[in-house]
Amino acid sequence: MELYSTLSRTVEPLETLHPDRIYLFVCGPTVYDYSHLGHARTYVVFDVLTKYLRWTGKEVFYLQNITDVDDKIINRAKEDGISQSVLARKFEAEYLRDMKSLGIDAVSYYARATTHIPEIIGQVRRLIEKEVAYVTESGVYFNLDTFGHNGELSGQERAKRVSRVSDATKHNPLDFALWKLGEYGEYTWDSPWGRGRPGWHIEDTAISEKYFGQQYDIHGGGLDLIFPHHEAEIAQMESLEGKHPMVRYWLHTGFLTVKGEKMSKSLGNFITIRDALKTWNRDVLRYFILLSHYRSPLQATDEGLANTAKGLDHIRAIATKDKGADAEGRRAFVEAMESDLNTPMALAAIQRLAGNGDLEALREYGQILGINFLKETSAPLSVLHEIRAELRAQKQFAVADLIRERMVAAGITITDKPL
RNA sequence: GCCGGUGUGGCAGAGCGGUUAAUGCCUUCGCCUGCAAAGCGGAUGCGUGGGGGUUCGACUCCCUCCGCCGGCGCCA
Repeated sequence: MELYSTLSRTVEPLETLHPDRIYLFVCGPTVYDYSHLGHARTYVVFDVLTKYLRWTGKEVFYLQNITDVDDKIINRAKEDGISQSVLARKFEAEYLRDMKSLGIDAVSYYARATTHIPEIIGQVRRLIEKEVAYVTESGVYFNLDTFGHNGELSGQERAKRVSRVSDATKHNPLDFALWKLGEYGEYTWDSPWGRGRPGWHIEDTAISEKYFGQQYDIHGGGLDLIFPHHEAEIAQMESLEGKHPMVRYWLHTGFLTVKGEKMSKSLGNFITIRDALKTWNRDVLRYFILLSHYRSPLQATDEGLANTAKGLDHIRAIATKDKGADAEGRRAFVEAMESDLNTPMALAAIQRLAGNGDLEALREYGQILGINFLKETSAPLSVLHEIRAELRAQKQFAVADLIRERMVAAGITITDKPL
């Protein structure tokens, strides 16, 4: 398989550190609110990547962190008048529920920041011992001057950067926090430097080091995490162990856009996953997401989703008779997936497979993509269809058409046979 | 300002240094149908942002300009 890595800005063959075993880390959510379709995109993509790799026989350890200690959580908990842990546990559960409704189930292990405090403190301590971090009265900071590879991932030269986070005690305004001293309520821990809480970036490296070691294969996340978050992770981990690169394949998903703008909490233009699921089912949402390449921006519109739903119906409508294996279609699907997870191309292959009646492939590939391409029938629906058929046979068209009208309005597809 | 990305038909969105530029939706005609829908068959849609360059040949590679989007130290 070939994957595009942000680190090299090129598509490279996937060569893993261990044969047949892949370590994949994806930045998880900060659990202070409901997740939206932009998040859904990223997690669907990595769900599909993992399922595809497993389908090819690889063992994938897919690790995802849950950021449950953070400014946003502290502030939201204060606003809502509840404790940080109650808020975090609630939205962690909501997140997992959303993931489940989207059919995202490839993650091997979810790791909370708050259950890895000893590992985090351990890393901070080691970074201080390595003399790449220093302690001030406000916290512990990473000294970016000590790290030669800085800026490698984002292409940003540090001399040209401007820091927005000001803290007079930092040696350099660009240095970032590893440990923040102070009392932050419930989520405050004792450390060798005093009571406080972790900085943002340190949880990921503490968690990934614990489960994967100092070096691993793939790190994924949204495009917006490249800088500074992923740069900081690299600085922390590589300074600690000297292994370079910490991660060879950095995969970043493009934004879901609304009227050309990034879908985000701050712009208020977001649709939560559960709201979207009120109108569109998970097959449609996944199909919609996979219809574009994961690195391209994707326009979210009602029209687009409606078209997607029709397209999916079309596949189901034509994939009825099993005509055996379509070797060419199967090859096209696999080739597309091998080529930097080109799901739009893979879905074009799915169209062919449906047209050519390779139902087995549709079932198998549908599991990789998490989409059911085959028509489902349920008992209640079959009964209704039977009643309509009988009415039509008796030429009771008025009643038959009324039933049809109502069924279509309810989003149920009906296919009549000639009388 | 700096860095990164992106610009393909009515819409969404792929690909490729060289036959008619995927696929789906949309539009339209026919078949089918009790009528529709679905399906099947056909048709149409001034389409590769502008300008240079490399090349026998560029949508594809290079340069440049323009537009749009994002990041710039706690956004997937």
